[in-house]
Amino acid sequence: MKVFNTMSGRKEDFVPFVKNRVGIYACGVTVYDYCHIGHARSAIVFDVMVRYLRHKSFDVKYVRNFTDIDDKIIRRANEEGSAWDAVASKYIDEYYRDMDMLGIARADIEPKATEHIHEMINVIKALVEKGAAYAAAEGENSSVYFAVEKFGEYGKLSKKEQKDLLAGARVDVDGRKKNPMDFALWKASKEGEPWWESPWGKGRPGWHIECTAMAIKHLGESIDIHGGGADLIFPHHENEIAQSEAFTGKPFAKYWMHNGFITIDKEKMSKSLGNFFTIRDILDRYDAEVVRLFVLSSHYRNPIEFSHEQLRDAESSLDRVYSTIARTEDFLVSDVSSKKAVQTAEFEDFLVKFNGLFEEAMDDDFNTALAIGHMFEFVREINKFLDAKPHGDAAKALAAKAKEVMATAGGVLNLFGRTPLQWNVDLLRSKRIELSEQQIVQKIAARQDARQNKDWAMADAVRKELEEKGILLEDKKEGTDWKVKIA
RNA sequence: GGCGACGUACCCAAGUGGCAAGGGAGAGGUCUGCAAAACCUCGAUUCAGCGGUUCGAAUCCGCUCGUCGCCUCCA
Repeated sequence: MKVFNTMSGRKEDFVPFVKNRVGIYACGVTVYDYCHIGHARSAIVFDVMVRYLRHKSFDVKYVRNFTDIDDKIIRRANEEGSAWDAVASKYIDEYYRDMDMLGIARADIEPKATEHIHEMINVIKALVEKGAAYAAAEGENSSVYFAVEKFGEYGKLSKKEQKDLLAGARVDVDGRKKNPMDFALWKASKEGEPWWESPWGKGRPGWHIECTAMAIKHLGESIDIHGGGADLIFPHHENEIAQSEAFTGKPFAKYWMHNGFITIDKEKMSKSLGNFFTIRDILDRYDAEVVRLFVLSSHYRNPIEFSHEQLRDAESSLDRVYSTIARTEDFLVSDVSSKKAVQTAEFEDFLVKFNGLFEEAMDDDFNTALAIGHMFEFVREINKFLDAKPHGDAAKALAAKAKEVMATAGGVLNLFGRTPLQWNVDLLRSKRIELSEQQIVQKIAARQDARQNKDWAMADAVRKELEEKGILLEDKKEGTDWKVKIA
């Protein structure tokens, strides 16, 4: 396997510290608001990495944190007139609601910053003792800052020189810092803010220190993969490296992996620009699996331009897959015992080849876009095979095998896992179709009577009526199926 | 200003040295009571532009143009 390492700027062979075991830490979210589609991308991408590593029989321990104490949470609480921890708790619940819908599995450990204050204080204390950090009095309490110039490799992840950072000088001018680049490990508590007791008086942790403390606690001093959105490279991950490596003297992470942004009109989606769509906004109009397919159809490091057109394309693609699964299922329950078998060699060959193609794509830095491309080739091969009207038990066994292979690959991406009927029933909701499954089935039955009497005008009228409401009918030998019209 | 990424068909998107995957949209055909779905066929002599390296380049190097990101909280 190869993975792209932000540290080296290249794809590298993936060799974990301990054979067959992978520790992975992905930075989660600060829980002060609803998540947007960009957060969804990051969560989906790391979810798929973990699923694939497990598929490859790695013993994976996946940690994804919640930042549940921070300036933005406090500000939000003040705006809402609620307690800071109530805000955090509320948005953790909302996070789970969104991510569950998107089919993102829970991490093995989901630590919260506020549950690791003690660990953070220990790291900060050690850093002060080593001279890598210093306390600065702020009223009766003190803040603690990391002294960046004490860490010679500062900037190695983001490829920034300390002098260039200083030249930029967009950093806060803060008299208490010895160097403008220094960052807070511990913040002295201000009036009305939440606080914890510490060797420096009442205060609360800085942002970066939580990941150092929690990653080390749950995954050890050197972790295999550390990831998050590309916007975390600087300063967050750079600061984590400085703290962690100054603390342990060991490399903090072997592979740094960062996902690209979702853009709107080519600009990064962000709260400050106001150009974001929340996950729930999107899920109100599109099936969650459509969003997953949309995200995974591009390589995780590339930017994705968000648009409704793209989501609709993804919806059409997904519908194609479910249509094929439906055909396969029809075939499996049909009576094909008689007649001679058709030529199946070509399809068998593809079936044998497919897993290799899929894994080759995923082994190459989790190339889900290519892997999905192979899955669509697979779909076409299945359709071709079924179009040839195969007969016999061997053909059925092959179709069953195909379904299984497809389901296994789909499981890695957590795609294509529903029944075709469920896909269509769920579309009734996301497309706001004013018909229930039951009503549709009744209409089909009425039309079937008309068809039996060769009353084509009546049959066509029913079909037209349903189509106007967004339902397409497909007449087959065994009966008539319905599906939701995509467009 | 510093650092970095990207520019592939109508849209999206793989491909990083050996005849340009895949999806969506479109055109024609087969099948069908008519449809739908599916399948078949068609669609970039070409990969932003210009030079260079090479037997061979979308792929490597250089320059130009364009777009974006990070340098401040950010997935």
